[in-house]
Amino acid sequence: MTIDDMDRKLLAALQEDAGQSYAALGEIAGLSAGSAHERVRKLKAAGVIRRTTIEVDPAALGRGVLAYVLLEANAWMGDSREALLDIPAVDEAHIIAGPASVLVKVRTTTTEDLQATLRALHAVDGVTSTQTVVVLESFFERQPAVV
Amino acid sequence: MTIDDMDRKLLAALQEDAGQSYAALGEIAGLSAGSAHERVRKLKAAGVIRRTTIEVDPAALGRGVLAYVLLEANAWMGDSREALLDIPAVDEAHIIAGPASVLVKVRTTTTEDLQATLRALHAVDGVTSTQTVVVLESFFERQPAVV
DNA sequence: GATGAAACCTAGCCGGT
DNA sequence: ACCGGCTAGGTTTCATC
Repeated sequence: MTIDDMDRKLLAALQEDAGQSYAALGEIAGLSAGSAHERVRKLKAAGVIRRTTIEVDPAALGRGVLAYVLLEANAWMGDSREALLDIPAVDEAHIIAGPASVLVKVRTTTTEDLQATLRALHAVDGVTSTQTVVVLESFFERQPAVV
Repeated sequence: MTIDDMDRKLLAALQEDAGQSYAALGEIAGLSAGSAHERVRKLKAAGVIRRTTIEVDPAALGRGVLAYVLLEANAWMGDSREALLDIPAVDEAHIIAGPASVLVKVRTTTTEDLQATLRALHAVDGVTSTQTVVVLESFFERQPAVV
């Protein structure tokens, strides 16, 4: 799909507030409400917009401890996707180039919970060791910029 | 704020689809539409719900290269927040305990752009060295689970 | 704090340009 | 591909319990 400047304006506006009316969106992009509606529909159909969702404060849910864990594995971890999905504390999992095999982002309530999560990660098939980086303070976490 | 089980159901439903009606939300949580509306309003006012937004496919925006960068610094980087915010490729920045000082999440169009971003990170005040971990494949990226 | 109804507003579809 | 009007449905408010 070709994304032009109007689409980018619409995407940026929706990232800030997905609840605003198509009339307001049209004004931002220099379009009528109907046209804005049509473009957003196409962006959704093309998969550029995956879904509309809410941004929740993790600390309010009791998920104030953030850590990244490097998993070293002795086998290809391609089949470990589901095992990692089943650990609720794991928000992200990536196969990486470099010293370890998989990088995992973890949020827990307490450091004790973090310990329990590390045990769960150790139990995943193929994992031989973990290296944990605890976040002391987050400067910011934002969505991919619509350049 | 006290978050009970109904609130959690509402939050989980809104994470999946923030566009659904309050009537549907009420049905999920076992509430009337008006009550569902009232609870969501309070969750927003309390900051549990930060905002409603869209989830955009990074690759569709030409941000298909994902990497994590560890920044070693020779000084306290507390004042570097704005400098990192100004680099559009940087999606997250965290002060960490461990080998380096700051962990940064970066999305770029190409590996050449990644190089340019690394140069920009080197130029940030206090940064003495960088260590880059390139993501080969993302298993998943999801939002903090509402447990 | 929850409910149900009533007024207002918006989304979503239409044909026309 | 954009625009304007129409209609059903949803949001939002209010009185009530």
